[in-house]
Amino acid sequence: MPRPRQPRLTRQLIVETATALIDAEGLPVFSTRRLAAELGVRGPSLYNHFATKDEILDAVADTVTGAVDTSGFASRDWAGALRDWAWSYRRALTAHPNIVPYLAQGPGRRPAALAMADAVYGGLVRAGWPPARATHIGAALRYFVAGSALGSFARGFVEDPELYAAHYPHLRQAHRLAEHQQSVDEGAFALGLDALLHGLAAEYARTVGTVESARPSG
Amino acid sequence: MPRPRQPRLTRQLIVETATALIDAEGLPVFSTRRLAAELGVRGPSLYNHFATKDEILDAVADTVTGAVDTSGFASRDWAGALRDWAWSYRRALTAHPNIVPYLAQGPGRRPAALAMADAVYGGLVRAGWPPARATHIGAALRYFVAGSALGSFARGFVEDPELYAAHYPHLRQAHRLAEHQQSVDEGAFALGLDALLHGLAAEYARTVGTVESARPSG
DNA sequence: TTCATAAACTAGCGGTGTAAGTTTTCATCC
DNA sequence: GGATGAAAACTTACACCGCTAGTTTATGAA
Repeated sequence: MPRPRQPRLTRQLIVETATALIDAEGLPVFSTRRLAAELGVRGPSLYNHFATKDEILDAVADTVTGAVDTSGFASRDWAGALRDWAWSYRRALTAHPNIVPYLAQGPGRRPAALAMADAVYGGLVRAGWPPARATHIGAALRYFVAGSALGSFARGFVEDPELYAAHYPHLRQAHRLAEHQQSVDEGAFALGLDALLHGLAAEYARTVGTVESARPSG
Repeated sequence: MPRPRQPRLTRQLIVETATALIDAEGLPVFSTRRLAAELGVRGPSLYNHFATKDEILDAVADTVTGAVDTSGFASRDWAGALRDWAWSYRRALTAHPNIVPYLAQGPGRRPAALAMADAVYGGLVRAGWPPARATHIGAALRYFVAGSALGSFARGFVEDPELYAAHYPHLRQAHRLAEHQQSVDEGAFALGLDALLHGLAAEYARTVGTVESARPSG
């Protein structure tokens, strides 16, 4: 089959189909041939539009990251902006949990991920945090969000009561975690995020805030 | 080549070699044939000792998790125990960063991971935290530690100054992060952990602690 | 001594990413 | 309007992957 009158593939169509496929079936079984079949095409045809499989995954990952809202850093106080960002970040990742193991390794060269890091870091520095501190805060929150989206705590436990009853006295109810997965994971995230922000506010008051209030006019 | 006089493979030897191989070359290129070659054997021979590749990875992951120290929960106050545990957990994972993406998906059926979850949850409940809260706290800290070990914040940025200069005004120094990787990641972890524990202590004082101090004798 | 088991082997299946080269269509320029 | 070159599909093929099946032989127990 030669070149068709109307191109059957575009980068956007490939990325959308890949996202849907990964969402539905998971990363381990995602292959170029499988993706191509979904698009009504043979595997190698994808290489007219992407150089490698990883380039496709990068595009998927960046689309997911692109849904994260960092606008709070332009309008809110730093703590409120961090909170909004963290929740938005979490929502974006948990909407596509199967790509998270790939995405969580770092921003690499993905524009949306870099733009997000830029907005967060810039917002914190503007709020008065010392640059090194701003880096640490951005990293710490990324750790927390990525970790929460990656290893859904609740899903990580097997649904097998006998496994726990014998050897793990405190985990007798662990097999039930899966039932309440969403509320467990969200509750843990809410608790952890609140605690983190609480601690950061204390740190801000101790270091940055005192300077401001000691020299209110400049 | 038939059965040798002295078995050339044992589960332990396989796990040790696999760990070394993954540490040295990473998960993506880790294969059963490559591991077998390292052991002076053909690929399928491994299946006399493990049922699947994943079973080998589980054994590697559980060995790594086995190095985590949870003894603080038997001797220290809950906050100190959490801190010791988190640092020990982080040390164990960063010693073998390449296995973290596999390990971070959850404890599954791995004994060391389950024993760790059991110790943490039990310790928190014993300290007075309500069971649901104990679950959330354990999960939140696991998110944070796993996230920090998985996507080393610093390593996640490419060493290419030109990439940042053009489009990301606040990231002009980002290509330098790799130089200071360890101190950046450790600083971010220390800051985040302190903030988390600070926030949890406040929560404890607000909910659990007040009950205790309101009824000191009962 | 017999014999099941253990632990290695070889052969092979269906799948993987991707390189190479082919064919046909489309868009553009003389 | 015909020639030309790029684009976008194709087929073929390579080296590797996890794993199954069946084979061979040394071991250890009956």
